[in-house]
Amino acid sequence: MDTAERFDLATRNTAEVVEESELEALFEEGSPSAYIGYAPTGEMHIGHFTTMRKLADFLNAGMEVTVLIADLHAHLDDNKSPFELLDARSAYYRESIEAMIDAAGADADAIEFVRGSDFELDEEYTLELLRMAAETTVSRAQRAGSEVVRESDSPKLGSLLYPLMQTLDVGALDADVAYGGIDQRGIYMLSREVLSDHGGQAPVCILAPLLSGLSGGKMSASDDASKVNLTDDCDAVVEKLDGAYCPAGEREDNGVLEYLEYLVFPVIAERGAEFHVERPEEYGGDLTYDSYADLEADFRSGELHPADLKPAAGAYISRVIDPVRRHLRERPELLREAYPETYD
RNA sequence: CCGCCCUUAGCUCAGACUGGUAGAGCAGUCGACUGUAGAUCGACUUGUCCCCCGUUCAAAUCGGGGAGGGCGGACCA
Repeated sequence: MDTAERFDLATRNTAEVVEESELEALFEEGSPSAYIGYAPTGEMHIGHFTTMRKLADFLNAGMEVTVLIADLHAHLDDNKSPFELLDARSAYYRESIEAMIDAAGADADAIEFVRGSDFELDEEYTLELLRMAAETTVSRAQRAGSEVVRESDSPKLGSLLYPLMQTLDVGALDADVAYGGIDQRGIYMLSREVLSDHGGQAPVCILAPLLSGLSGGKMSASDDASKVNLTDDCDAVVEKLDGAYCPAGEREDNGVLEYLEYLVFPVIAERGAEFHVERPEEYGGDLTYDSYADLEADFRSGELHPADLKPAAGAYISRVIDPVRRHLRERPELLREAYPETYD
C-alpha cells in the first residue's frame, strides 16, 4: 500500500485533520503511532462504536494503535465516576472496547491498552503537570475543555487539570497522532500549542464527526431515546429507530443516515455484504444497496421513504452490535459492578 | 475562624413576609394529523417542598438544631 492509500484510509470518514501535510510526512517516514482515550464514565453506546471503526482503518494503514482507558479523567470530570468505581468501570470499558473492535472487523489483540492511573501518577508526569499548571491561565484551560468537561455552576479544579493531563498523555504515550471526536478539538489544539515545552511534540489530530442523536440535535448521553445502547436488544433498537427524527429527503441532523454512513456501511463493506430494504409492493417493492452514497441519493430524491428505511436500519444496527451485546451478557458482572445503582 | 445567601417535579424556578399539606415553563407520556419521526394542535402524568426537633387544630411557610452548596471577610510571623 502506498503512502497516498494509507493516508486516505486513515482519514476517510473524519471531520477534520490537523495538519494533513504533517500526517503525510509521518506516513513517508514509517509507521506512525495513534492513540485514543476513553474516560470510563457512563455506559458505552453506539457513538463510541463508530469511533472504533476508525481504529481498524489505522491498523490497516500500518499504524500502531493505543487505546487509553482514562480512569482518572473519569473522576476528574465532575466526579462522573466515583473513585471507588474506577476499577470496575475500567474493566467494563476495556472488555466492551475489545468487543467493539472485533465487531468492527479489526483485531483487538493488535491494539495496546493502557490505563491512565498506570502512568499519570509517575513522578515525572506529575512534575510536568504542575509546571504546566503554573503556566496555564484558568480561562485557557476552561476554553480548552469546554466541549468535553461537564458544565457546572461550581466548576472543580479537576475540570481544569483535565485538559492539561490529556495533553501530557499524548507525550507520555509517545503518540504521533491524537484521535478523538471533534469535541476534543479544543484540548488537542492546546496540546499542539504547549506540548513541545513539556517534553513532547505537537500531535497530528484526526477528529471524528459527532453523530446526531436519534431525537434530533446532538446525541445526549443522558437521553436514552437519543442513542442506541450496546445492551439494547433487537426490539429496543428497532423501536428507538422507529421513533427517530428522520425528515424525508433531509440529511441534516439525521441520526438514522449518519449511523448507516459511519457504522453500518463500513462494517458490512468489510464483510462484502449488502444493505437490503423491505418495501411494500404498493410503494415499489424491495431495494438493495451496496454503497451508502447510493442509499443517500435515493433518500434525498424521495425514492427511499423513512418509514421503509427505519426498520431496515434498526435491524442492521442491531446485527452490528450483536457480538458486543452477547459478550456483555455472558459477563453480567462487568456491568453490575461498574454500575451498581442500575444493575443491582 | 466570622458573616451573608441558597436547597421545592427529570431541568430552570415561583410560592415563604400575611401558616390551611404546592404551582409555571421546559422535558416526558398518550391521542389527532402527516406512509416515519419532527413541527402543530388536544389531553395527561410527575413531588420524602434537604434532614431532625419544636410551636400550632393545621408547617414548604414560624422557631431551634443539623447537612450539603455558594459568596464575602478576617488571618497572612
